[in-house]
Amino acid sequence: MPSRPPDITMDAVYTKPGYLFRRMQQIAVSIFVEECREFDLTPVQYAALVAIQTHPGIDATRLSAVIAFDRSTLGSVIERLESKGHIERKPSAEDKRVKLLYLTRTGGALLRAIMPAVDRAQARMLAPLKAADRKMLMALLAQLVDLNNEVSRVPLRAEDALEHLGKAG
Amino acid sequence: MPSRPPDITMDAVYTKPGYLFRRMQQIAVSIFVEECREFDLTPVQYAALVAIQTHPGIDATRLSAVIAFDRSTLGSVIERLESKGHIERKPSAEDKRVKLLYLTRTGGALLRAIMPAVDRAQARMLAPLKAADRKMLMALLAQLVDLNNEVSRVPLRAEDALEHLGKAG
DNA sequence: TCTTAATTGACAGTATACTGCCAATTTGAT
DNA sequence: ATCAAATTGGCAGTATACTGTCAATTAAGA
Repeated sequence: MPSRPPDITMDAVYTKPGYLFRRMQQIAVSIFVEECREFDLTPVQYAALVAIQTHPGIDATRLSAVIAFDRSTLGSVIERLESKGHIERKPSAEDKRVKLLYLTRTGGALLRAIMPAVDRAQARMLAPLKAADRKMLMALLAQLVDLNNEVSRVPLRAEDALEHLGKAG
Repeated sequence: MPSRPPDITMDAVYTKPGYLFRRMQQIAVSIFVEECREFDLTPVQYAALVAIQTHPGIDATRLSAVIAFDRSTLGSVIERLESKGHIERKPSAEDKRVKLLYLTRTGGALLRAIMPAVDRAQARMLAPLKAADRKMLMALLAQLVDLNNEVSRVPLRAEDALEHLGKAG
């Protein structure tokens, strides 16, 4: 036996879920940015804008729960959205710590305008698959993300996180 | 009609592939880091180490093609792996521009030692699904990533990228 | 050969993500 | 009422990712 094959091959990477998830995320972001180039909005900024429109007057901590972001990361995202004029930060009357987030008129207009591009991007990500496979993949992925929700640093808390806002419940 | 419902709900985010891919990536990295904490190695660093072991003497540009990384990102990854003593960078004799990458003994030992933890992490990511669903999800995802390969900035080039190294072909 | 192309590695700048820390503030327990 | 605990936003530091640029070097063409 002259030549010993390496203990590990690249299949130790390529076929594993971790690698495929990372790769797919790279591709998804790439497609999103490409389709939405004219609006100068990243996927994360888009999600934040939608959440702020859906929950006007939300604060940063609750926003992070609603879109499952890290709070530290969110700070800079909010700052960028504010400096672009898409959102406003107003101090709360009841709690001097919090700053409430609101969409501006231009932010709302941007959100309406960008929708078709976002839809195109989302469609392109799955385009190579057959319709039945697309459906199956999304169903399995939604299930897996939900069942693993508690794992990441910021689990998704969706609407229940908003009951202190006096808007729900 | 007193109260007009918002034009957009959070389903414009939650149910979309882009969001699910990002969320799943977050979760996968979180699990990997948790399982491999004692080895102080990130998913990206792990992939790079495996690729360097599989292709000793590879250069940074080809490495980026083999693991589908951005070359700019890879620079700092390599630097970190080198400063931890896991890899070595040696100047090439033929081409004064390139620096060839080799695993060190401690790098090889680390790779062998970390394997069980990596396997545990990969298993945990899919653990909430039934066996048949795991298989289905991986098959669909592998297919989708492959069919979208050309989209991202650094398409995966796998082994064909190495034919100039005088090792293959 | 000489000029142009392309390649390689490095760097600057921006944008997620995460860990961990901090001060100001609010809440809860006593 | 007061002190401890929790919350909020912010910051420093690290690690991917990407865009774009650059100098050194090599390869290719006229």
